[in-house]
Amino acid sequence: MAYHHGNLRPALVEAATALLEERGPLGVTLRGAARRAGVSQTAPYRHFPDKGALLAAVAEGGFRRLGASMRRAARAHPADPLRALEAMAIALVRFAAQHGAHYQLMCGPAVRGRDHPGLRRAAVAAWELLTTTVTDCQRARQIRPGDPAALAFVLWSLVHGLSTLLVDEQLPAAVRQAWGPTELARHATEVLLEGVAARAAPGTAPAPLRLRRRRRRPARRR
Amino acid sequence: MAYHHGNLRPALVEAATALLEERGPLGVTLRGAARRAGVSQTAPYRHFPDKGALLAAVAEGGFRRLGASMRRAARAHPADPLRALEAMAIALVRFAAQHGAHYQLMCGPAVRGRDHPGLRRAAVAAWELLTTTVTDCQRARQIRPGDPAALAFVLWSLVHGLSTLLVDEQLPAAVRQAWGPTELARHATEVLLEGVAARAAPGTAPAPLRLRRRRRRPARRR
DNA sequence: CTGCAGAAGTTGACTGTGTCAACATACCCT
DNA sequence: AGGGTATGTTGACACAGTCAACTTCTGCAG
Repeated sequence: MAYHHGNLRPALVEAATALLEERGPLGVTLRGAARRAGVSQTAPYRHFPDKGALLAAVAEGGFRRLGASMRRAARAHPADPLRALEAMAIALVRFAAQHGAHYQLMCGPAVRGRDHPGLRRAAVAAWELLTTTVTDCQRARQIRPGDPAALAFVLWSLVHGLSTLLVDEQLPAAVRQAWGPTELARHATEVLLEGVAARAAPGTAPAPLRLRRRRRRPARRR
Repeated sequence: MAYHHGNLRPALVEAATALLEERGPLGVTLRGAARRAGVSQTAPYRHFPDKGALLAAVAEGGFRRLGASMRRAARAHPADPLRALEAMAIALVRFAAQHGAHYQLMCGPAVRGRDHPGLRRAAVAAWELLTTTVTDCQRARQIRPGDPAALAFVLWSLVHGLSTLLVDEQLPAAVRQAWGPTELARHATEVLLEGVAARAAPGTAPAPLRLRRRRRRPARRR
């Protein structure tokens, strides 16, 4: 073992990420990450000014992975921006459901994005993915005209809210057990698309509001 | 000063709440609350099994206040369930914006509702407020028919997501500075109501998507 | 009125955490 | 070859949550 680790910074981020996934947001500790990287308690301070900076790096990695997921989902529908938008929304909710602790860290109070430009950039990039796709939909006349930011932030709020409710297990048990993240996300975007108001002309009303039951019930993790 | 405080439990909840509002969710500490209540470090253990239980009590108080706000808002529109629903949504977002730290605690990972029946009840009560009002709207033919829970959870996701984005300062600066919580909430519910899809018949399309600028810019708190 | 059992509060200690100051070592460039 | 600097280490401090053992008060049975 060399005195110098040689690659400590990424190793610490990786260790902290592992800790995050194993023990949740409160289980991430500077000393723990250092131990896991086989290095002494204060070694991290050569690479991060404080614990928050390490957490920010972890969160930034999460945003990058999230952005990649969303981009991949959108690429599956190159000719149909609306489908692409839906796919991105679903990808986000699935990401949150799958990496709950990571999502909590990314959005929680532990990291103030303001103080970490890299994190800020990664988060903004994800946001802009949504906004530009909304603009594409407007150009394709699939979404009504208007300030795209004013529309995108509603969609963003919706999927983000759904994600946090899922992660924090705050949805009613009946809802949570009946449908999986994918169904919930698809349903939510469809509702947002068609609106919730009762229509005067019943002929133009959307299909009756109904969710398909999920096929499998995934194991709950502690 | 009596040896016995006489009223410690509520005093501790109050002290922790004050700490929460002054120093944020990470600034709440068992010892700090005890100090503030003029009592020794371990006195809280006579009333709460651990720190989480104290936090849960604080969060429960938050849910109760939130519920009261929403009920008050709804009462202003006894004859119009849809307006009542909108008022409740606005009340929730305003509550979150005004008591950011409290909202974070209520929804964050620090308290697992599962372990605290009282907290669980208070949260469910707020949720049911929304659901029943959705049902009222359906009865009044203001909202399209369908499983009310499947509609309510979308609305819930939307306002909750908007609230957390506001609290965590994750909305784009342009959005955040141009509009206040009330305008954002009103806008979001209107968009959800009318939907986002481009309508085939332009005559029935809703008013052009536009937000009114806010009148005053409230001071930002650290 | 008198005790006394138990509720309510205190002291002291243990472990674990974030962080700092002072010191040690290895790498790199001249 | 040698010094400067980036990188790690040791030791220490304050503060956090929590436990065990002790003290004080309160209410109630006799």
